[in-house]
Amino acid sequence: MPRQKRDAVLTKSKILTNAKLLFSKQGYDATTVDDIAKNSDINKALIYYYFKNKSGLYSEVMSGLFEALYNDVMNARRECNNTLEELEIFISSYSTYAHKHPYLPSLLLRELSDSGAHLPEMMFASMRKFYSLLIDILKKGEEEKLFKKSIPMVIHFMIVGSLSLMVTTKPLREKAMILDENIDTCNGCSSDEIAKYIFDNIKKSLEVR
Amino acid sequence: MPRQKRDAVLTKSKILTNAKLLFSKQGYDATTVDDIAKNSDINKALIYYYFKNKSGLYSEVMSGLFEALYNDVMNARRECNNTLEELEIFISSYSTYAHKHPYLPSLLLRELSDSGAHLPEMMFASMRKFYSLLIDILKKGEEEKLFKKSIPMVIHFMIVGSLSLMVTTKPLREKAMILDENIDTCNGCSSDEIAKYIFDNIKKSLEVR
Amino acid sequence: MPRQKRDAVLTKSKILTNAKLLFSKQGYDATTVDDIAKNSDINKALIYYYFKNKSGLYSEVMSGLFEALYNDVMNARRECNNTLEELEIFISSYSTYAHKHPYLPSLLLRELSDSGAHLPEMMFASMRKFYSLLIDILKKGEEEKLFKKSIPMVIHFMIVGSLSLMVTTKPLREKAMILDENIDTCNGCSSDEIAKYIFDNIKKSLEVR
Amino acid sequence: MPRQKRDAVLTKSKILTNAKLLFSKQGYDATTVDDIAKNSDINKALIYYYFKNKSGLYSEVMSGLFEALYNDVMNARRECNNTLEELEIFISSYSTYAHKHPYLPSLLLRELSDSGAHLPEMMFASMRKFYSLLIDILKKGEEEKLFKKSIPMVIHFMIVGSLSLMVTTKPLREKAMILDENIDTCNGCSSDEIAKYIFDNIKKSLEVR
DNA sequence: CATGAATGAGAGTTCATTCAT
DNA sequence: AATGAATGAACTCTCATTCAT
Repeated sequence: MPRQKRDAVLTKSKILTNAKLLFSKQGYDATTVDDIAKNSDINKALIYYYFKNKSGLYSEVMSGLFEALYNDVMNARRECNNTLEELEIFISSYSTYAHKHPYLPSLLLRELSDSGAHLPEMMFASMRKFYSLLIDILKKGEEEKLFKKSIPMVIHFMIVGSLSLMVTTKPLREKAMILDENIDTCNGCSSDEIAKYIFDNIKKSLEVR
Repeated sequence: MPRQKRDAVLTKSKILTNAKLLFSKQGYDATTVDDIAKNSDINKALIYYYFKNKSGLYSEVMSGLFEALYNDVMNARRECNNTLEELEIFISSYSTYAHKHPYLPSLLLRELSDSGAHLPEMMFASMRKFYSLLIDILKKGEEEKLFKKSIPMVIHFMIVGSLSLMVTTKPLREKAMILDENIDTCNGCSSDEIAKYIFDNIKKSLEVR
Repeated sequence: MPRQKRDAVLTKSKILTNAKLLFSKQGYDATTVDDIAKNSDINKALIYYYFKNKSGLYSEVMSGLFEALYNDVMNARRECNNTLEELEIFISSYSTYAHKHPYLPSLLLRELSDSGAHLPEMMFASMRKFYSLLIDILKKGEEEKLFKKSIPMVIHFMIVGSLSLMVTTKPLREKAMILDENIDTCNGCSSDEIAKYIFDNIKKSLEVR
Repeated sequence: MPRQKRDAVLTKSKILTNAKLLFSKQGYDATTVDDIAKNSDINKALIYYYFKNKSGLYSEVMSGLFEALYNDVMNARRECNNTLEELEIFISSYSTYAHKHPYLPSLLLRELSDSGAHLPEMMFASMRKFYSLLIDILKKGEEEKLFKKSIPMVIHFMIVGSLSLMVTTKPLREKAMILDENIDTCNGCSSDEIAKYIFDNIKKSLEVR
């Protein structure tokens, strides 16, 4: 497998990787196409050769992330025996994914915080698809008299919001703790702990007692 | 002489008001100093006369927002009779404030999504102060054997995250509903309903049964 | 009259002058905003401060030229005693103007040769206004049984086309003569001669004999 | 082997055809090499394989056009019985050619409007050759006491200018008519009508009465 | 206190052209 | 003969910021 000088696949993935990194670190506007090109060690025009434009590149980055997340959740779900477990898996898969690819929560929060200003249709669809998963689980639980009637959108945001914030604020929370020892920012918490704790809370909220 | 002074105050506040509005509606990057000047009906250079620069103006806007929020919560808290009520008030005050000033949640999520890269110290302090309020309530509840031991940071993000997302995603949720009727995005929910629902959920999570 | 450093009127006219020059010499596309800025000895951004954009600048340049031409013709026309004279004046005014401001014929031909691709509405109106003048003259001549029925558009192009081409091709015609002495390119013809000759020809075409 | 050769010829002509089309429709600057490649259904680099560069391609296109025009006129001329007819044929051939290949007048005016800045020698020669035809006719007519002494260059431009402008401004004239019904732009005139009318006018200008 | 004029740096994008295969 | 990948230079336009009055 001779790694050629001109390897389209490699080049394109280099661009995507660096774009993902920079977009999530600095946001859409603050990231320049020049930045991405320089980091990828390629000519700027190549980006326009492979992608329609900056927003097209962004779109592909985001869709890629959501697609992978969706697949992760779906795969994990296959091994579930009951609805409660499905809920747990939903939460823990997102947590695992978000910790492994911290770009996602960052980009997600950013995008949601300005009402999807840069949100291309494709990505919008991915997000809806992911949310549908939770709706399914909640509905199933209701039908099984396991969960009481809930507001899925809020549940979704309680889960995704808290997990995402825990990931993106990690450095900030460390800093806060240094400044004031009395403030507990759950600094040492592991991703599993957090996911478990959130699941427990959500379970209590939903359970028919 | 006193006239000029009064004008100055007025001008400065006009700038701050419009900056707040535009920053929240469009985000930091997408808002230009020209925009703010035009909306404030003043000359662009004046902004540099009153504020160090764009990011200085942004800081002042943010600090003002957090200060007001903090005051709102503190005022409401005074009329509480017990800890549970305090928790309810904490949640509902934030909700009310966030719905009334939708810039705050938007700015908050944005800042938190990149670990507060642009977060000025002043603002950082305001946020910590606000979080301390919740820590107090939770601790008090624990001591009263009302609440079980919790992870305050996560509780905080479950509350603030979900409320903030509900506010910032409003247009997005409407759009999603139009595209796919089967997806319930809690489109018609009132701010009070949402706050109440979140409080109920958090209560169930914390309660010692 | 102290010539100030920051004289808006002067700056704007400097820009317009240089734009006129460059647009006519190189055409719209080949002329860069940088060129104009450099030639005008000002910062590029100033052009966008005074004009909406490149095409807006172009528009103002063209309108200015046509407006001046129109005024010239109208003024000269006032001293006419009869329709034939009016026709003569129409031709000679255009000739004079075109020789004095060689940008006009050049820009005109260029614009007409690509069906007004860059032709903004305003300029389009100016051209129509100018053409209306000829229509008037021809109609009047017809009513006076002086001219026979004609096709004004063609007459217009015979006049304006030939005059414009004589102006814009001057260097080319010189070159052609040097290369081949046997080819007469009317090299030494004065602008008055040319105008007179064209008038004579058109007159013969129109006259009722 | 012969197959390849045939392909090469075909490919080259495909490029030339599409280049001609696009250059005339959009002008030199607005036409990209990419455009030409895409329309010709070949790889962009091939254009550089067959032609020196964009401007070289342009030259070849132009020369081809003039050569064909020249041949058309020469062929038509063969069937003429007298000088007046020759003049008529000169005009009508150009008209026919220009209407059939509307790129020619467009390119011609463009080139002449900036004194042939990009005009390659080859094309320059073609133009001179074409003009020589008219000179011949006029001289012959003079010798036959049919025409009076004229200024051939101006006659040439009256003919070629008006015809070319009638062709290139067709869309523009339609638009003008829609905007203002009172302005007659000879919208419905056929190419033959126009040629005939111009011939009549020129005849009157030249005739010895 | 307030303004219009001016600037420099840089952003996104396009395009003619060349390289490697 | 033909192609996809790659490049560099340039172009239009924007914007935070400062100057002169």
